[in-house]
Order: sequence, then C-alpha cells, then structure tokens
Amino acid sequence: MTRQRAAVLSVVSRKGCHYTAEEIFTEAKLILPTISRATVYNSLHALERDRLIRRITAEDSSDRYDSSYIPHGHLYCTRCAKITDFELPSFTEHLCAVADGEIDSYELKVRYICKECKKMVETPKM
Amino acid sequence: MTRQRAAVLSVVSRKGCHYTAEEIFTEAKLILPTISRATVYNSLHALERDRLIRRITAEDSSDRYDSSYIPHGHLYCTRCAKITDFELPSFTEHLCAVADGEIDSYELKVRYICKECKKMVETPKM
DNA sequence: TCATTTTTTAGAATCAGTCTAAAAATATTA
DNA sequence: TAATATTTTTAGACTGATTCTAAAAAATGA
Repeated sequence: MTRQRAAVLSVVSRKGCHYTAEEIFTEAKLILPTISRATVYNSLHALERDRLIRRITAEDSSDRYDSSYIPHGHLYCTRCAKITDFELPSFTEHLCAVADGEIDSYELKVRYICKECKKMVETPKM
Repeated sequence: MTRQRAAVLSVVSRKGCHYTAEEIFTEAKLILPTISRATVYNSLHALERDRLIRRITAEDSSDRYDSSYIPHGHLYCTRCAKITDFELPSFTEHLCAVADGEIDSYELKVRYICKECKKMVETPKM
C-alpha cells in the first residue's frame, strides 16, 4: 500500500460517492499533486483485485467505483443519473444453487426514476 | 423499424447470445452488406430506447446486448468470460418499496467461476 | 409530385482506458 | 551501508469503443 494507493482509496471511500476514474484523479491530485492518471488506474485495479473497492458501471460512458465490495444494490436514476446504494436481502445460497459454480460477488442494478425527478416530471395542471 | 434496425434486432435476438456492438456489426453485414457501424450503434440505441433489447456491461471493455428487456440475472464467469442468463425470483414489489420511486427495470449481475472453469482449476494431486 | 423529416453512410473526432519506457521508490541481500 | 533487484510511479503516446458530422438516401405526408 503506497501513498498513492492510500490517496486513491481515501477518495473512493468517501461516503455515498460513486466517482469516475477522472473524478478520483482530480481529487487525488489535491492530496498528492504529482500523482498521474496511470497511477490512479493502476491503484484502482490493485484495490479492486484486493477486494477493497468495487467497480460499477452506470449507463453512461465511464466506470465508477464503490467503497464497498460487499454485495449490495444500486439504484440508477435514469433522469438525474444519481446513484444510490441499498442493502440487499441475502440470497447467496439461492445464487449458488442457480449458478452451479463458485460465487465471487454480486450486484443488483436497478434503473428507476427517483422521487425528486418524478415530482419534477409530474404536471398536475395538464 | 427500418431494414437496418430489423437486421440488428434479428442478430441480437439470437438465443443465448450476448454480442458486442462490433460482433453485431459483423453479423449484420452478412444480412445487409452496406450497413455501417454508425447505423448499428444508432439502431442499438433506438432498440434499447424502445425496450426491445437491453444493454449489459461485462467486466471487459465493450458493452454487450441482450435480446430481452425483462428483468433477469446474468452470471459472468471471471475466468472464461462466458455470460449466462438466469431467471430472477420476482422482487419488484420489494424494490419499489426500497427505491421510493418508479422502477424501470433491473438486472442482477453475478461474478462467479463456472463449473467447467472450476473443474479445470482443481488440482486433486496437490 | 414536392417538401419535410428521418435515417443511413463513411469517415473524422473524441474520450476512457491501456501501454511503454525511463525514473523513483522500495525491498533484498551481502 | 552499499549494491542489486523488484515494484511502483510518471508522462505521454497509443488504442479501441463509441460518438459526431455532414452529405446522400429513404421514408413520410400534404
């Protein structure tokens, strides 16, 4: 665990955040001004390999990172792009039976329209 | 629904396949030799917008497409990269409560090592 | 038909992510 | 500690998936 990796981990670990690699790079530079983009990518891969963070994919272009590798769900608002974590009922056993193999981890992706966006879309006068 | 979109849809609809855009382009050219890459991307976006196909993201670089928009699970083997569909127990109601918003669709991504790969990895003599 | 709109095409452009090779840091061994 | 080996970092070039652009073609509709 180098200083660079620690910096990257500290950024990703911020509560409730799901940053892109570019955002992590920007934030990490505030901690270690000389850190390079390649090191951010290297660190993200190493941290993911070591199960300290998890890569997730939103519907847009770039990958994002989550501070927890523990299986959980993500709500993706299709209007404002906000990502929210939520706890999953544990169905590891059920999945093991379905998968007929060794489960590493899982994630439930839910596309939805969040409460705020739904409110905005509602047009009571029409 | 143009000829091009129909061709793209027919390729994506092949049973059990989870093609990349490039693979879809290759296959679509066998049906309509003059079809262009941009049209394949346009068509994929239009078909996804109209809920006829679903975009999924494996762990590797490029997006893939699934012939069904109906919520279901995907098993991603981390060794051989094979993707397998599986049915999900319906928890739409539970999700609606959790999400506090309007659910569009959902997908359960499971990272695992499939039976065949696990067999290969096992080294009984050690 | 004529005008309007949508779609397609080919190729250029973009952008996220990877690769490279040299420099720096770290670990190892004598 | 000095010498050596290994790992990591850095900057920038490179790659490859996807998007953009502008002109041509096709579809729509008055």
